[in-house]
Amino acid sequence: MPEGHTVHRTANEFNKKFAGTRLVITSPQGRFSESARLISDRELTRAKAIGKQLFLRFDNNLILRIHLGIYGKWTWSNVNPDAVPDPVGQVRARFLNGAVLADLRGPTVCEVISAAEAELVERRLGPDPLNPDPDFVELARFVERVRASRTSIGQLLMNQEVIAGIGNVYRAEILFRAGISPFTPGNSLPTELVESMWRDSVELMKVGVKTGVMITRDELLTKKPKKADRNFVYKREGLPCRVCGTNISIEIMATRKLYFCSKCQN
DNA sequence: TACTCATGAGCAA
DNA sequence: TGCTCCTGAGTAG
Repeated sequence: MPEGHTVHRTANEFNKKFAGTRLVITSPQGRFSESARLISDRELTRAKAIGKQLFLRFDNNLILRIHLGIYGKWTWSNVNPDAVPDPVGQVRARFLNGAVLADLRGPTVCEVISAAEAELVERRLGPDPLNPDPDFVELARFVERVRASRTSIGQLLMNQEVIAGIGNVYRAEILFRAGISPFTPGNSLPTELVESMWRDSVELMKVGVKTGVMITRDELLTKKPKKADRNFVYKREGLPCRVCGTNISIEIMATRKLYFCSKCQN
């Protein structure tokens, strides 16, 4: 479930289980074999997430950049080091350290790059609600970018240069919670409203990191809701709005499905 | 078994 | 805007 919260969870897992150790990295599928040799048996110094991108830094100063795209998925398991199970399906990259095994399937990006190249990628990314922001610098960057654009807020929230880590689910839910129509141009939104959207995304994504699922209904935050109950509008087209009862709308915005309540969000 | 869909994004035109 | 890439789950028949 690759929106930003998933990637931060993965970075935490890597730091907890693998950082400071040497990993055996292979590519059972073969497509990553050559690059894997550059970092296999090197010490992983640190894992870092920015938005939907994961950066794994090794002690030879090379960085493995991973982006899951829509399909990418991690599988973690504990194994017997003397009898490591065969990979199931298309495993692009496999990370093994003693008894801990992580398999990566279907990423859009899985490449070894230099520190300078990683820096370039990082510089392109917008502020990430999940990165610490004690001085509100990130918040200010977000507000500035939204308020400088005539593009609809629905599209801006999907732009990783505007805000890094938001995907189609959080986009729909953040706009619903803010009562904002997705079609509103960024530059016509009051500053306070943009600020509160940022703060809301910080809170929602923290829940995502903690629980591993995207729960956006406050009354369910401490529970373990079923998938169908977790959200206000995402994938609920044609069903009554949980607040006003109006049927939830769906439209295609820049090739992606957009869910919203035409009455609550205007 | 075949087809559709998905939480993403780069690129050409 | 449309095409392309990546993989697997769910569903129709």
